[in-house]
Amino acid sequence: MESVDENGGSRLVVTELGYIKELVRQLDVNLGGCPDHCKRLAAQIFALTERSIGMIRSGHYDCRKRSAAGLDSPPFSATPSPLSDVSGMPFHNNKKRKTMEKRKHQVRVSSEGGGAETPVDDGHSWRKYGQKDILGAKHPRGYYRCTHRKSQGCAATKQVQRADEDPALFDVIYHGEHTCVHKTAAAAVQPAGQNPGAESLLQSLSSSLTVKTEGLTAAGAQGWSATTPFSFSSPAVSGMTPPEHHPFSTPSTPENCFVSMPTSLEPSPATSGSNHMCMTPFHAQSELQTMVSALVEATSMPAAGTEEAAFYTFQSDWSFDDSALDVNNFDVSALDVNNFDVSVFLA
DNA sequence: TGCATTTGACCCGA
DNA sequence: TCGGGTCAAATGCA
Repeated sequence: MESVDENGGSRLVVTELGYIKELVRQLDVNLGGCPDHCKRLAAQIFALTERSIGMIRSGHYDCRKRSAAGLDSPPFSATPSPLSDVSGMPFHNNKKRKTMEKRKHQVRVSSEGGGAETPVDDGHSWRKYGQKDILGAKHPRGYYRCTHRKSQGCAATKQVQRADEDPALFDVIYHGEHTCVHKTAAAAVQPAGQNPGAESLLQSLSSSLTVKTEGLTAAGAQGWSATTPFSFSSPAVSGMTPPEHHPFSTPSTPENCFVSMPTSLEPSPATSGSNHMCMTPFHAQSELQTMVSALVEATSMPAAGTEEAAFYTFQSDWSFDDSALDVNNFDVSALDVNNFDVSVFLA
């Protein structure tokens, strides 16, 4: 039985971020090219970002918690990249189980009102194809496959099971990757010229900001959890009115989040300065999503005086140190509107 | 009528 | 042999 510790969880999140990085890189390469391909890449970035957020918010770094929930199976396989198995993964129509060949990805999400029968929408369209009572589990497990399985051959499936200890939570195990065109996410990429807030959002990224943990020793950081506070500091943002989803705005649960925010956010006494706020890893991750959203929106912006879209460029340079996986520093630096770097430093 | 859900049966791996 | 994953017919719904 393989166990996944907190470091393993961090590694998995880092892996997810690496996926996003690769997709962003592909999107960068394809800017100005096929719009449909760009939209598809953007959709995949959305999906992976949402998933990463779910991973962090789910608290599944804690293998003890997972064990208590009866989730002893490893949340992910060691498959290196979803990009490598997005295509060419035949879905076996017979009843022969091929679970070991599929990429597994487990997250914990909450239901929308706490009492819903299904977790909140994850942005994909699913069709239920089975339900089974699981030995030792209070609630049955639902089996879903992508609605576009027939039309587009999408092999993505997921299993949804209500958590025993908290019926408001769902454990969702994803198998495979979506190869379908993601309508919901694609719709989020707004038509050119219809997103006036994107520019100011990008401008907001032109000011550097730093997100890092406080008071966490190397040993202490090993026990970081979903509620471990992050300090958030930034230089003064002058001459700019933050949009609703401005990264520097007061933390709140973004409306576009697909999982609820169980953690209350209160100012840290040590970081109560005007440009400081207490921040959880959830929000650090949320900032990344905000930037990715800005990227997607920017790629749909028309260049001045032309019909061309996507003249903004995005350059990412995420550095990961696999030898030390404690997340002590989470540094995000936005250099300028047209070209900004995102770096994640793992102490 | 088409699509989604339900549910019992089938199949396979451990 | 048992538990879990999938199939497919039956059923429900818009």
